[in-house]
Amino acid sequence: MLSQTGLYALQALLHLAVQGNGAQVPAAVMARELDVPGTYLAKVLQRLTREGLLESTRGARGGYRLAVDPADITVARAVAPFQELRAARTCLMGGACDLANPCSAHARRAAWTAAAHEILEHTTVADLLTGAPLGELGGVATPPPENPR
Amino acid sequence: MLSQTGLYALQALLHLAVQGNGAQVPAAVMARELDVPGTYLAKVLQRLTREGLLESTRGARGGYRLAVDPADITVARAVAPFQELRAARTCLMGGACDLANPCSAHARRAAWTAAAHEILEHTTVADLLTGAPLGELGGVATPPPENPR
DNA sequence: CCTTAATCGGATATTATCATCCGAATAACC
DNA sequence: GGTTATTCGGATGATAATATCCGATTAAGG
Repeated sequence: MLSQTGLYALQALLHLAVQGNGAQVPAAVMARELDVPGTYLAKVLQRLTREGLLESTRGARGGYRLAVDPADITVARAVAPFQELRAARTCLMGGACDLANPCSAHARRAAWTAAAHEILEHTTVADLLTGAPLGELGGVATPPPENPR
Repeated sequence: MLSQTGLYALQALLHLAVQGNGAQVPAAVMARELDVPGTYLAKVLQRLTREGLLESTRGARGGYRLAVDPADITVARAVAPFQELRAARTCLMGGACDLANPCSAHARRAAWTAAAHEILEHTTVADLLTGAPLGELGGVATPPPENPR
């Protein structure tokens, strides 16, 4: 769902948010702590800055800090500069399929779409930090013990 | 979630399954009906054949047909030759995170993982054809009116 | 000043994905 | 047996995603 680059962006924002209070962190330090390629992360951070999500100071003692309240940064907004978030447009059945005339795979796909939408559009960086409960979505009954490290 | 190539594979299998009864279809015909690049689909079909999911006959009147019961082909199995289906391994928080010590983003991620797992591992080509109801997952309450064409 | 620690921006390399081309083999049909 | 329709396999090309490199700029600290 998230591209590698989009994931980097999200992790960087979370990393800044978790230390709270306008903390300023150099790209190299962040790269080390997140264990991601440093030169590449630098590019991602630059882009987030142009996007207005981060602010930067150059020179010694410089670094990046959040420019926006974590509660206002949805996952979608965080990764948007780096990937298309197009809702799947091709029907699995390869034919015509809409709400009025759903294909037989429609219900299954919709369940996935709903979960994805919940994370992308309704989950903010602040939510991820605090572990806020899911929205009004109702939620999936006790998810199987997967293990996202 | 599905790569373009994986989607082609799934569509091809569905297309064969829907006509039922060991129907045999040339690659070119399938490409036209599914509206996908013909020369590329040919490669996908060849690979599915090596994988044992399809059987082929050469020459005039040849084509591809299913080699396995649609009820035995999960989505995961259909697309596995074409993409890694690694469960997300990186914690969003970039740190340590397991069931005993879940990060604050864990619950949200798990909901998505569950939906994806339901489709990939528990949904078969036959299920997609018949529109069989979701498994014991419980399901997400009335999904938002998305429109996967 | 000079050194050091950073971001910034452009160019380039690497890799994976998606796609096309072509010649060879194979089978049906006349 | 020749023609035609088809799969097969390898080589090649195109594009996007991922990653690295380098020189320029900027600011802090002695």
